Amino acid sequence: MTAPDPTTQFEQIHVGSLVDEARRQIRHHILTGRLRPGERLRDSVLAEEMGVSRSPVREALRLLEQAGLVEKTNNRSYRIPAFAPEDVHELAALRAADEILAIRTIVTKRIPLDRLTAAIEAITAAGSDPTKALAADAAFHFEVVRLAGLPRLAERYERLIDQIRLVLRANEIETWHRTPSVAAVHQRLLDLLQAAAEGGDVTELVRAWEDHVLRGMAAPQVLAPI
Amino acid sequence: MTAPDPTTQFEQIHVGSLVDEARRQIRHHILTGRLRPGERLRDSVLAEEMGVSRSPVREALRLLEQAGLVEKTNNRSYRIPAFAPEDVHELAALRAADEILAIRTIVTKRIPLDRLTAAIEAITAAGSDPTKALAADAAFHFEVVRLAGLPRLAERYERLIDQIRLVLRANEIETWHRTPSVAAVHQRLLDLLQAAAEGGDVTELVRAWEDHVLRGMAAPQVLAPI
DNA sequence: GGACCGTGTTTTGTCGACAGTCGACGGAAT
DNA sequence: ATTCCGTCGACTGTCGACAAAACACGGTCC
Repeated sequence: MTAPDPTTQFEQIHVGSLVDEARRQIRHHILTGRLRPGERLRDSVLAEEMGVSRSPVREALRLLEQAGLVEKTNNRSYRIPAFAPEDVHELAALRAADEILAIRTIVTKRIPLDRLTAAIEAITAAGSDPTKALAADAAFHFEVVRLAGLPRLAERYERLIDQIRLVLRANEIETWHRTPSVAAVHQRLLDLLQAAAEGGDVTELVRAWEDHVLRGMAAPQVLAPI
Repeated sequence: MTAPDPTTQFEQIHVGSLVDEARRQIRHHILTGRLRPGERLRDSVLAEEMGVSRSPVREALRLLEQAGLVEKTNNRSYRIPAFAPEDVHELAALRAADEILAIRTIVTKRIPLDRLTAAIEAITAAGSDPTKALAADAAFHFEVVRLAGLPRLAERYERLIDQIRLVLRANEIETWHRTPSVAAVHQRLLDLLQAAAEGGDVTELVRAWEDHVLRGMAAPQVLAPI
């Protein structure tokens, strides 16, 4: 979290291929909304804009296709996908399944929960700033998944979160607005998790957690896709 | 399923890129064991062997990396990954999570189960041929996942199965050998699923299903990785 | 004798160019 | 006037070549 002082310590030299860099940039523009659903992505345009050849851009697009952030229309060009309401429900269900696997693993393996209290403090510190609060909220959930120590789970969860961010942005859904106190809600989840880890009721924990995830993504005002 | 008569009706011309074809071939060789864990994959060699340029092979390898069938070692060449025992457990847990989400969705949406009875008949027809029985077994589980009607779930489940096939083959694990009757076991799962769909106990179904998946992949003789 | 540096070779990353394919526009025939 | 066909432009898929990075080996210095 804390960056090392460049004057006394050398920074890690960023060694990344142009493919990684292109993917990072395209992903960023998709998730921040500069590229909107339905929009076409021409590799020649992207390549010229980034000042590189088409090859790395093509490979980056293929990776993003696997990640679900772009889709290929009838063997032709790439597009930002448009989402239907049932897609939102599916993504919510997948997210809930992954997080529940994470918490069950945490309970079974008796993994210490210190990092989660820190994550909740970050939520509290975010206050009422919606952007910060959303980031801290997501960080808490991601920390739970990472804590389980299952690398493949963390990987696919990350991809899932990307898709969810895209679908929420595409439909201009502002979740977490209706929740009274984000910190309190997550503190309760953490309490349940801790109780379960100490021999408490796992079933209750799972039900509360699933309810939290599904409710948080149950958006009444989901817009119809383009 | 039934192919159209070529004499009266034209077939669909197979339109596939060289990337798809290369990925298909490499994946096939990995899953059938011609390429073994730890082995290096040089794109120039593969390209020459398939008679194409390096570009499509490179993109195919990148896709397979995302799928978890190959891995890249310190910015250098690709290799078939070697698996540790905990990897097997993780893959089993992920598979169980996905299948449980599928059956819960099936129960909730009241999806008809006709295709599953057909899948069980296929298992019965396979008899004692281990290869056929394993294929029919996998087909049953995959049919369950597809039946849930969640395309992203089916997609990631397919990737998961690929990894599991690789890890089982790498460790030369022959599961399903110890089970007395594959057909009977799955018939019981289907009965529980049907009972749950008609208002029965979902908890019992979930527990039995998870037990089946985890037990089927609990291999006592998991070999240490290379 | 051991560790370090320099060189050579192999392999990968990137580029520019060519060819094939798809969609759109315009013209001709009924 | 409408429909069909032919042509054109644009984009994508693939290729061969070049440049750069990484490993392996041998030599040298301490």
